[in-house]
Amino acid sequence: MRPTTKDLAEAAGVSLATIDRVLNERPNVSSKAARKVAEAIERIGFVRNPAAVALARNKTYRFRFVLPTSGDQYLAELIARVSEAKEALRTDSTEVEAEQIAMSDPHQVAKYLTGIDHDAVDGVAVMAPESPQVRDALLRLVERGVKVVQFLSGQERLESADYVGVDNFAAGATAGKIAGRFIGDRPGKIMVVAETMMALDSIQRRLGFDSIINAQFPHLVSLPSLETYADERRADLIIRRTLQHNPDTVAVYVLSSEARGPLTAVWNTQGGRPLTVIVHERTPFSEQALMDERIDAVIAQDPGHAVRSALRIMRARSDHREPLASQERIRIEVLLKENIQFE
Amino acid sequence: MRPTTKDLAEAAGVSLATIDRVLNERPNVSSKAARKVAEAIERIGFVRNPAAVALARNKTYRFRFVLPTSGDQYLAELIARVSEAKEALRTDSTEVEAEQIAMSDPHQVAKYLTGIDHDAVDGVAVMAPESPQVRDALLRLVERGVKVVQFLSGQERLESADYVGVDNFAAGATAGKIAGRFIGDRPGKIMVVAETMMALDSIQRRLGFDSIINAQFPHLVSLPSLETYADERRADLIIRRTLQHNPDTVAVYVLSSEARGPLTAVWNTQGGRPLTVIVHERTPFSEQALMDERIDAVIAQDPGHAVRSALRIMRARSDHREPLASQERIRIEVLLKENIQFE
DNA sequence: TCATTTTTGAGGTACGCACCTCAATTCTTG
DNA sequence: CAAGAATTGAGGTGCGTACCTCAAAAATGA
Repeated sequence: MRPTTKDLAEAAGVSLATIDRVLNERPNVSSKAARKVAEAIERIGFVRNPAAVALARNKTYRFRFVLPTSGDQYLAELIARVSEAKEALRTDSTEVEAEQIAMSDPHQVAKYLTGIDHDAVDGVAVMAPESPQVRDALLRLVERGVKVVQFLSGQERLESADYVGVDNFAAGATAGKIAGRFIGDRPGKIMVVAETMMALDSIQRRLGFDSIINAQFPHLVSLPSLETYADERRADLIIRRTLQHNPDTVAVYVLSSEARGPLTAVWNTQGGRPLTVIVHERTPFSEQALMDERIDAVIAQDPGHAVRSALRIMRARSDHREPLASQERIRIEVLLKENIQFE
Repeated sequence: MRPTTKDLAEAAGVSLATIDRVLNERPNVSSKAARKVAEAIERIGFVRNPAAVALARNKTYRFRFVLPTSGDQYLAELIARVSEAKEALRTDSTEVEAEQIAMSDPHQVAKYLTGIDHDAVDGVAVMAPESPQVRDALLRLVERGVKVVQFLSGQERLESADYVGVDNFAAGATAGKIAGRFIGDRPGKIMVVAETMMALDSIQRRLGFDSIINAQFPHLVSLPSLETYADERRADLIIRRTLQHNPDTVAVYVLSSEARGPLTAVWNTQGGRPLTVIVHERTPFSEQALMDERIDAVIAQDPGHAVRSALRIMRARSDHREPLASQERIRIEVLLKENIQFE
């Protein structure tokens, strides 16, 4: 039979009260007693029964996702996954909510984050563009005991918070490798399109992409990043112009998670000329285009996995446990028509 | 506050005893009472507290992985992952064990499986080559109430069991697409190597691979499968001969999870001639070769994910719950030097 | 209608731990 | 050595559910 606290008390030669004090880090425990207990735990292999703990504590965990208001498809997918998790976790006394806030003004974001208080929320997963204000606000959150996860976002890594998401340099490099190898020996130019190059994510992907193209595919030239600023008209204009100025364009790489606008512009301009197309993130649009063979590959990070991972991490941190690293690493997926799986 | 069984009893206008009978499917409940309870559950949104259930039942789950004795690296990795999960689940009153048995004789395997009894084990994840005997034994296990998972294995799908693993036809197709696009326009032959083509997995991968090569890359020809029978000498011989007879070989595709033998033979024979190499499964060997750029791509299924998924499924089935499908789908991963991640 | 069967309710115990109180004991420190 | 502080132990309650027993009530059948 699995040892209980009672067995542990006996083994350590102390009372249940002392066991309780040690296990729950309450004050007034002599180092001698602490040592005896620690030793006994090792010796008899005591492990707390999490079900009993959960029941006795009768605590409900409260986690919040803070996401941009932007309406792109990837975000919609993300929100759907949060809802899914919310349902699945109702069972486990865990409340999950997603809050969408405008990310344009860092001060506003920081203010929102600062307004979150320790006993309203146990953990927060934040997806917000890099800014010193937000960074500070996150640090203050951590100090107040809220478990913070930097979620698929462009902050520089905080020491005191966990990160969930891929290495964007590697993701860009992967895109570069796929692009280079798919294009083959034909020399030419690669058009690179982003919503904005202000975002850290975009910069890192671009750097990763270029590092591979330059080193391994010298016959290819990647053009300067085109920034659409999420403006359809602007996107259409600059893309059209770029394609006309560069008739030897052989590939398009869309850095941002929203590829629909840029690619529509490309396809409108570009007649039947074959073009290798690489985008980021699986969305209904990129899925469809992959199936139609208008996109050659999608570099993706699974949003469902990301959401669950963030939740597991916040949960583990709340319980003062270490998350299982190997499970929480988000993979850089390469999706082709052949390995994309539905349902 | 979250409603308890007591609240539920009140809401349904019945006693706790009746609630207990309904929730735990005990006999002697009138359909009227059952309806009242079901309605009340809906109305007040009652959800059983799993922690309390676990505590009261005080049940320990016992799951077993049945794996081949074969010593290839992928299997070793798999076993390491099982051990990891075993440790992680000790906490949750869940015992996990891995048993390795010889798979050469289907009768022996079937006998072993038949010997497993319902109250020694709650669930079994079986990785065994296709055979009618094994199939029957699995069916009988299911009938006896053991939750069975077909694990990364070549059985035809059983209706009454879950499957964890990738669609091998799609995996082969993915390999085909990567091979075709990586090779480029250069015409030539593709050498296909397998341990044995008796295994269903291999057959399906081969079919998937050929379907893509034939349809999309008509300038490429995939040669008949070479079977090594896990014999180094034999592998060396047939591979050497094939390469000599086909100097226009441009790529090698290794179907099996053990690529070391075949590729060593290839590299010994093949001087500096550039060859596109695609293999299955991430192992220390394929990892290293990918980093050294001697392998171009690895088509993989994450063993850690597979193990955890099998465990979650067995757990869910034991609790009469439906597993969360989106979480349990094993992805066909495409690993390149750029997106392989360590640690 | 009466005997039998089925259904229901009341109440208790157990699961392993958290958290609380109060008194007893041991350690400090001057 | 005394007074105060720190540490320890004993004991109890509650978390929400499972599982058990026994008696009472209701439904069923002849």
